[in-house]
Amino acid sequence: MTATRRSDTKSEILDIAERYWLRQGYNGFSYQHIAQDLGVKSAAIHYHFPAKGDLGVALVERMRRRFVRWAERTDAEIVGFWPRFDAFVAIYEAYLDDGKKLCPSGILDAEYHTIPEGMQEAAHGLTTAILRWLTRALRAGREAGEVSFNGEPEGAAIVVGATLQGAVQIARSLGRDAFHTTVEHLKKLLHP
Amino acid sequence: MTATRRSDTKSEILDIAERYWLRQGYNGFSYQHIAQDLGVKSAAIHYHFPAKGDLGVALVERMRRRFVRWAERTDAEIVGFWPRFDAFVAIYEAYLDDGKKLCPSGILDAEYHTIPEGMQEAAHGLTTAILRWLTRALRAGREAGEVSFNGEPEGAAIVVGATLQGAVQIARSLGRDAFHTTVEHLKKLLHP
DNA sequence: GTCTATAGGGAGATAGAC
DNA sequence: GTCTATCTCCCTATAGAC
Repeated sequence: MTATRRSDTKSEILDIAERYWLRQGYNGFSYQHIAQDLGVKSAAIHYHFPAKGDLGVALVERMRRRFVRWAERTDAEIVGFWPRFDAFVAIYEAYLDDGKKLCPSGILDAEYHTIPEGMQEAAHGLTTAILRWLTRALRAGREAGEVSFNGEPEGAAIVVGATLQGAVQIARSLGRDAFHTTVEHLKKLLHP
Repeated sequence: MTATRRSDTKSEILDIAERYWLRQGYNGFSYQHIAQDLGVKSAAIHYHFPAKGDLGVALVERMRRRFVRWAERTDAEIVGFWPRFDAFVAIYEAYLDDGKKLCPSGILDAEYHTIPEGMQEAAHGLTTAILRWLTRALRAGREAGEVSFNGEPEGAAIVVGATLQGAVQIARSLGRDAFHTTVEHLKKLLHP
């Protein structure tokens, strides 16, 4: 019985932890929450992740890898700036609809001064990966005449990233509509 | 000696708590942190704010009152959309430069699911006050031909609010420049 | 890989003296 | 208004049995 599960207990822990993390923040859950959901004792979690910081770093790194894979697949399969933009927005929409989660960057930035150093570094890596993809997408989109903005694509990328990060947060108290309103207006601002 | 301080101990507590709050979040400080900075015992804080939730609500309400006063003063003293916009941005800039604080809305939204109910309601009030002012400023600015956007001013207001909220967060890991880049690009997007 | 047991600390909060 | 003392609970983490 245990054997069936043993091999991927580690990723099960990550799955459960990720749920709590994106909803309540890194400081908003404990090993006991995870252990209870998993049906084991909290001490058992320490076998897989000795310190909570190890779990935190693993969560962020997994997010980064997941995003990089998403970006590769999107670039390969989806053509045109606006379809790609919509696919990107859909990531945030999924967070919002799945229990009012936040995007990982938003959580990480908000708790920045209280998380372990390793997590801060991993957070930087995640943010950078996201902004790099956005920059590439915006640059290609402008060259194709699909999108309009002044200045460097790097700057426009931060605007898009910051706006979506803020929008998914504001939607927590103002509701889903606030998110969609923000996205619609952002799109209008970027249209040529 | 105590008499000199006694009358405004309550606001001293709020001042100290606010510093911790905007830097580390509501769950990132305790009565002991405040008590130590104030030179008293943590039990003494409970006299002024029986439960931590009372302190939390007081922090948010004070922020809202402060913003409303700021808005009245700004509307009376500063003329024109862009000067008002810059004054608004300066609020966030001050957060960033004063120890990489976040804007209160950003903290409140991020910790939304872990803060007391009273704080959630107060958070809603604060966000609403900010968006109402932005909406008024944007509407008047468009009527005067100073700013350009499509659709309702309410929607553009959320975009501006969300972008600044996100920008001040991203600046925690990417640095001050990321904030200013975002603001510059946002301004370009809104220029007629 | 999971268990029990437990250490050690910090949290929020209360009672009652001064 | 501030103190000491104390309670209770939960947290992270470790040691060692199974």
